Amino acid sequence: MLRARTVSDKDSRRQELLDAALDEFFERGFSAARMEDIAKRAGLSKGTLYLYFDSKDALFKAIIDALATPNLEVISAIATSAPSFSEALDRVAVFAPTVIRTSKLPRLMKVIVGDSHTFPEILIEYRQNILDRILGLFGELLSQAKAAGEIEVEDPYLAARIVMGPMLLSGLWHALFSDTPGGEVDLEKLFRMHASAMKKAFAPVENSQ
Amino acid sequence: MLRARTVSDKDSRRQELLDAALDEFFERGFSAARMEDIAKRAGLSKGTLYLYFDSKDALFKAIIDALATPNLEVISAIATSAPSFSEALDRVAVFAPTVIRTSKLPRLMKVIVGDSHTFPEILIEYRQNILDRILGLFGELLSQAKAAGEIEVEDPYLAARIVMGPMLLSGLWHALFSDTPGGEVDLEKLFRMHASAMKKAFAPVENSQ
DNA sequence: GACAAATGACTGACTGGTCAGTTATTTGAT
DNA sequence: ATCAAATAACTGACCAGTCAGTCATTTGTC
Repeated sequence: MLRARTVSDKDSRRQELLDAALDEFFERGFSAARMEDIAKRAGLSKGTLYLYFDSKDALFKAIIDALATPNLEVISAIATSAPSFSEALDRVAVFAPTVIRTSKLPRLMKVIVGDSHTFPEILIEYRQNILDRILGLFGELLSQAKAAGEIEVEDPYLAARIVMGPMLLSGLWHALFSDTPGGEVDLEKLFRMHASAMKKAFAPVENSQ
Repeated sequence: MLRARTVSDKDSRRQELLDAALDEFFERGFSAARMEDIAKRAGLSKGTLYLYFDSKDALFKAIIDALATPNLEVISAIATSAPSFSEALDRVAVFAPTVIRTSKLPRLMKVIVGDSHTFPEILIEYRQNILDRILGLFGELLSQAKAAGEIEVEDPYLAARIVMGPMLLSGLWHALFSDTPGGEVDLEKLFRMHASAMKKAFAPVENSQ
């Protein structure tokens, strides 16, 4: 393999290794994934992999660090920039199918769900820094919409779980089944329906009987 | 260990081993789980475990067989016995928290998501026999409610994913986080909100402008 | 009902293979 | 020529699966 001399050479090599590792962890699980296979997938040898990452554990943690934060930013941007709950749902309907189909997020989700037990501390950290924050974002959105009289909802932060449930289901489903016959889902249609269903679900009652 | 002589002795021993195996697979993942630990957890030795199951693979498959079908029956019974979509949602609100908290289903879900890659054929079978059937059940329910004029929905079988999303999220969340601080969720409240949200989400529009 | 023989449930040391991590050596850019 | 980058052979820990042997329980005989 050609040598990585410059800093940016090394950065991209590191990135290739992270990509290869996510692929292997996704396909075989943390325990069963082999360091040599990860290196091979990136076109390198096992020894070289160890020049970039101290251990299998460190590699796993690096994947999460490299993916979680940037993805959180994107989701956060979509959610917080919307002027209303209704508008936020429309944006989700537009972005969610692409994110689910093209980003690494669904595969990362599967890996974390499946291999979390190996690193309980990562799991807790991940929940607090990523999941709680995303749920909090939507909860906040719902809370503001409630305050503005746009929607009616008992507990906005619990309602966030109702709104996000179908996204998680679709993401995991895609990661697990999208390449098996009968596993395809019309995500565009699903999220269009989702947006309209959620708008109605939390719409204020015009005049109760 | 006391010896299991009668057939029913052996049946319950087999069940103890299945329980122990689910615990270990859940806590450590399929690859990392050790046959000796599974046996120990059931108060037996590794050799005895192999008297009951031919291999680690066979043990994994036996767990799924033993849990998937009975659980499907229960869910099916709840869904099909309800006279209306609205009534079905109320029943879900009553049963879901208990199922999530006390059944093995959430832990089984986590194990299957996490270790499916080891047995791709099991994953496909599980999707077809369990997931597709449950989604189909709810889809059918929505479809009938639509025909009866109880609800308004574009595609009942896609809508089933919107209804089930929060259940899956709650189940997985419970399996992963219920024992960590800040991971508790008020499931009763959540599913009460879920029922009312879903009723409104698919309620027919009285008179459109 | 006592006791020996037969059964089969149970055990744990052992084997063969796998793989994370290390290191001595080679390669190639400057 | 130098030196960092890359390699591949190596080591030691680990574990699925095996099997020779143990011993609790049942069975049959007196």
